[in-house]
Amino acid sequence: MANSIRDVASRAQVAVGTVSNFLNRPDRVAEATRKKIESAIAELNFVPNASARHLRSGSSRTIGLLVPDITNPFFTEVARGAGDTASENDYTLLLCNSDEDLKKEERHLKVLIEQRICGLLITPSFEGLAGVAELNRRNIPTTFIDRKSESLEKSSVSMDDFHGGKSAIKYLASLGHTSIAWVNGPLSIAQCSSREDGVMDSAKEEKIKISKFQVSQMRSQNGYEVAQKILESDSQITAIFCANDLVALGVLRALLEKGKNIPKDYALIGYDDIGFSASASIPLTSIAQPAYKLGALAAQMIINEVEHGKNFKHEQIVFKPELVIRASTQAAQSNRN
Amino acid sequence: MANSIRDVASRAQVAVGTVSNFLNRPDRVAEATRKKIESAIAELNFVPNASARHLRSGSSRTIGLLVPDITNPFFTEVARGAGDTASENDYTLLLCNSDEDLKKEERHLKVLIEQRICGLLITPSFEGLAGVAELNRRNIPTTFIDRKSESLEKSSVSMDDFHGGKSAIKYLASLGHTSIAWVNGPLSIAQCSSREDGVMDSAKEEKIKISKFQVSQMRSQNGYEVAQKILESDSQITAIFCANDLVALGVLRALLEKGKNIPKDYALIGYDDIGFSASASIPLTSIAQPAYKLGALAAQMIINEVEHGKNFKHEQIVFKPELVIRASTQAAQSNRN
DNA sequence: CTGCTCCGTTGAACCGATTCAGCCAACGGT
DNA sequence: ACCGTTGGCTGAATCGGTTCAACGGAGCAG
Repeated sequence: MANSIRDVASRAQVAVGTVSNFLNRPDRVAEATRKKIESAIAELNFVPNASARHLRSGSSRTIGLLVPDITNPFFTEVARGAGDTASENDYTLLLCNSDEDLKKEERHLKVLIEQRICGLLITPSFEGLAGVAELNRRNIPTTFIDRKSESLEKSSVSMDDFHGGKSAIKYLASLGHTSIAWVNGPLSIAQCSSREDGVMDSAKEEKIKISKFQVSQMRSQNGYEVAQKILESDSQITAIFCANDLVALGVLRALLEKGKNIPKDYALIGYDDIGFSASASIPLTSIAQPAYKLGALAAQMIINEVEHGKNFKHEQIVFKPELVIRASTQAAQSNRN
Repeated sequence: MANSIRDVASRAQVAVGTVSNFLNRPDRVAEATRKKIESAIAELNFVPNASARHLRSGSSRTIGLLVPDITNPFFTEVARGAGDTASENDYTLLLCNSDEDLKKEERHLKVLIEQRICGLLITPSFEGLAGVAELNRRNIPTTFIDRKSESLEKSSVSMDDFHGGKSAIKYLASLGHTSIAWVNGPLSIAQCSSREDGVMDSAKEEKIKISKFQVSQMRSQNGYEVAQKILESDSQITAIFCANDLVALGVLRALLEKGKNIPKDYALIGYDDIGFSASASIPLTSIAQPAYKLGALAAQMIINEVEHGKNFKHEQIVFKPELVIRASTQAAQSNRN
């Protein structure tokens, strides 16, 4: 049932080393031999054992991907990208979800080390993870996703959040909006604080008044709740920019319930451009992040690093997010009360 | 750097077999020895090599999960459930996404066999997959998810789609709706055809008139497009039931654009109860599927099967979906034109 | 005919765990 | 004092691949 390379060798009347060559460097084995081995493999239904292969060769051809929230569409896209690229290069992707839980994150890192992954892709939820330090000590190449690496020792693939925040405000300004609500998540999240920097920078340039609002979690429900506060505040506000689409969708729902018209009464912009934004009741203008590309590129980079070893040059790649304009934004109404 | 059990053994002044016992059956090693080994492991930063372990022991403690669409919230929940259960039992979950692509599916199955997974969880996108037959031949326990196994040789964890379809119509009937649009996906998908059977069965019992509509793919855009046809058809229709939430959200958007009031003009029900349904502009009544539980239970079952071997009794578990009532449904308006 | 490459092939050693028969000491019963 | 049992430990064999030094034969030059 479980056939080994030795069974194949004896059936094909060749040495085990030859079968191994057939598997890994087919060009080195003669045509006739190749055929014999091929049919032996087919007859025995032989599939090589990855564990044995990894054990001896030292390299596992497995890369780990550790994400903080697999239910977030952004990360499933990242995972798809990374998985496809891994597959194409004959690597196996081990996808782990930490649910933003420190314990789970550390446990997954331990498992990944046991599996002797040859590279790690990670969007860390916590600073200075012990597990990451461990990976470091073991010289396992690590690439950060959606989080810029400060050290030049590591690659990273991230987004220019400053630019994203800035371009949303710039766009609203170009539509004539001069007083804008900015709904942000916790500033402890690097992305949130960078986006805010971009927002404020642009506001200064364009002479826009920004009213800041905060949600504790970036979920739809929190957006729904914050909308009330926006309505009660400065009546000059004609546009709302939210730090992610989920929050924006919550705001949208609340405003529609109050009988407000989007985009007439309020222009609304989200961030991430998750699939649902396009098919919301009012399709949402959003800042799109190329999640699939992010994952695919990160995987490609780690594979390069694994295969080229020492003389690999680490890169910090930063994608520019893109404004996607849909129905939730239009020019400011001058004739509002 | 890469320490082996032998390094640990020599540093702790014990035999390799003892270290192995420490790792796997700590109760069999004496207190004093245990301490010596513990500190040796800590000093050397030793982490066992999973490949070597699997190779010798024969069992990989890895279970594969193959899903057709990782971007579908239903499957990410399944994956979360399965992943958590696997972790808790010290198994590793290898999550693969086939994107409903036959080639990818077969390739992933090949990789899973190479990894010598001890069990497979799968929602097959295709009938009679060659890869699954292969798994079969190799006696690798397989559990179907969201798809009932016809054979008693396999376990499965699925949903009672007939009941789901039936209960939605029953509920609408109880609200006084007598003419209902039923928007289904391709009947070639087992779930769709079972739901339709449930719908028709209930319609007969309750003397409801069902108008059937079809979408080629169960995505939001398709729902958006089909809405127009519904409006143009039988004007007696007061309720719409869609075969999944994405389609329902598309219908919702289209109807709102046409100035219709939901639930006044049309009651609307979806299926799956994905997270976004609760936070849609009009929160959607839906048929909820306990995806997380499905995944968790499936993982538990396969682990039981792996650990209890031959004398394991296969089960076909069928969950009852649950109606979740939200704002998109209300009693039929008798005073409609 | 000899010497030299080159190509294809051989098979033993090895990767790092687990397994298991066998060993030793201590203890208890008679 | 003797034997049996038991708990704890030992270390060689093993899992199924890869690696690599060595080998044989074909082809070619001198």
